[in-house]
Amino acid sequence: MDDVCIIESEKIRNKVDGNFVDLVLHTILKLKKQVLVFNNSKRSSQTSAHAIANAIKLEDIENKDKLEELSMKIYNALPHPTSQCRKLRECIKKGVAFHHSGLVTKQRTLIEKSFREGLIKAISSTPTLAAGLNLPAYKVIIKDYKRYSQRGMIDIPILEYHQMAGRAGRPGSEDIGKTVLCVKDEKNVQDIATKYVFGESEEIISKLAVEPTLKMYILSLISMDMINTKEEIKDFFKSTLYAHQYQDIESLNFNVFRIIDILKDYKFVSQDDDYYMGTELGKKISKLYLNPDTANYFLVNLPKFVKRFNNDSISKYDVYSVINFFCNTLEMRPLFRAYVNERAVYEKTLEDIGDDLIVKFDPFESDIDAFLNSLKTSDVFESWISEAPEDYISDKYNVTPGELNYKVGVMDWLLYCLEEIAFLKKELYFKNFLKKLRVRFQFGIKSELLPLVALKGIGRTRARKLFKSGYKKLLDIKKADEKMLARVVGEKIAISLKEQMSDGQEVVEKPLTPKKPSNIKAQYEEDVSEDEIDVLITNYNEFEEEKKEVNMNLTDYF
DNA sequence: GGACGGTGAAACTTCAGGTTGCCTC
DNA sequence: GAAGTTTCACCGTCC
Repeated sequence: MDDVCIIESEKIRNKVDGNFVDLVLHTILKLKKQVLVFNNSKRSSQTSAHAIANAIKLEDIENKDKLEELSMKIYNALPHPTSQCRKLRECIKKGVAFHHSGLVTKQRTLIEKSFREGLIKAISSTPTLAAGLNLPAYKVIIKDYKRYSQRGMIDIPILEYHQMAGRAGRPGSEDIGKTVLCVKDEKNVQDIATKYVFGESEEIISKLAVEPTLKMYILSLISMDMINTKEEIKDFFKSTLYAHQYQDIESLNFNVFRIIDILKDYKFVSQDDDYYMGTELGKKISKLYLNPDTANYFLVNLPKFVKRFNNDSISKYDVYSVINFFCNTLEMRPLFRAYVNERAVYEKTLEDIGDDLIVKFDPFESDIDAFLNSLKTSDVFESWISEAPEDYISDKYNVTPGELNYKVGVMDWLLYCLEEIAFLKKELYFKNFLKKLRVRFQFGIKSELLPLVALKGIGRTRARKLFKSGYKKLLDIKKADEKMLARVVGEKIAISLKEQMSDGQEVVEKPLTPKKPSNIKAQYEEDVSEDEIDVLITNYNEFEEEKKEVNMNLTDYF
């Protein structure tokens, strides 16, 4: 069987002279089939795509017009296209794409759809495409079987090879699929073939061995009353994959009860003789799917926030310190990396405002690299909510729009979690602050645009345009002349804005915008007293003046 | 002789991804 | 470990 592999490799070598680009060209131009190329980094996935695109002659391109149209759609997926968008556009024109986490969802979806339709002939990607996504191709080329890790370069797991190789062949439409695994050193060919092509996959390892995961599951199982007594707990873990794999039930039990003790310290679990149960707080944390350590970190630091935020003068540094606070959670990892040439900047930041941060740098305890990364990540976030365009963030920080979007999503979730915890702890003023900050993250805007983004069809770009033209509040829009508005946002949007502002017209709540007080009341009726709800609504009403002014049933945008 | 530009070797830097919370007619 | 980027020494040319 081993010979098959070698023979195949000989054939390929003769045909394509050992160059993967020739192999791709042969497949898409001669065989008229599609190819997926897997790389081990974002950069090399782009480089490979370029190499393929450059090798394709103009006269060989099919559906030029459609590709041109697609390339512009992909390029304009962002209001401020980045250099990455430009590079992608050039590849797409030749029917080639690169695909990795740096692209925004819209771009990825367009590429995947066009590949399925046969418009795009080759995709060069990181392992993103191997997991989950159903995107088969006639040929799969695995360019790298090694990947960088903190322990140096390591061979990818066999399981992952199978994931990638499994994309070859289109069930239902083609009889065969081919996978080519590139091995640079001739003398390794046999070993690599034996390992990956003919070898057995690794065993699936239980994730319960990872403490944060175990903590989350224990809290959730106890909170949901699935296991409550010592016996039930022991029985449950005895039957897990973890126990099956490690056999050492005693040490497993020891770990489980040690973690339960921590959860008791956190006051997420309470104990009555032999019976364990989730506290209100514990149930909430579990429902939020928040790591108990992070939840505790939130709770421990809550008084610091309250001291700082229960007054009207919130400075830029206060907002920065909150952002940095979130950047020091487990959930936010991996952080954006402070590169060697950026370190001095963040060391200076640390020196200048280190004392103002909620989480202080401890030279004996903290890891300086991680701390500098947290400062860089905070900087990126701060730029985002100061309306820095994606191309600026990409150039300045080397953070791509896709990575930014993903991290903003994590931030949104964490803000929501702390908001809920603040509510439980009756810190309503602080909760309001978080709510407002969340909307700023969702849209990437400064506070002054908050009223405007409550309108349908208005995001960060249009809101800023409106603001610059003097339409700063909803009342300004209500009073505005439609034609004048159209000059700023175009005719269609202007009509929509006027419609939204007409009397009796309810403004439709955008997804993810905070809830109205009536909803909050409904949601928490069981959890809090009438008085507490009254306080919340009073707080809310402070922000309602403008709403009364325009006599509308607006959403709560604060 | 000094400024400038081109060249190539050496040194340095970087390196995948994407779970989970709410809502809504 | 490999690929891309930056730095630096060296050399030739021109004014």
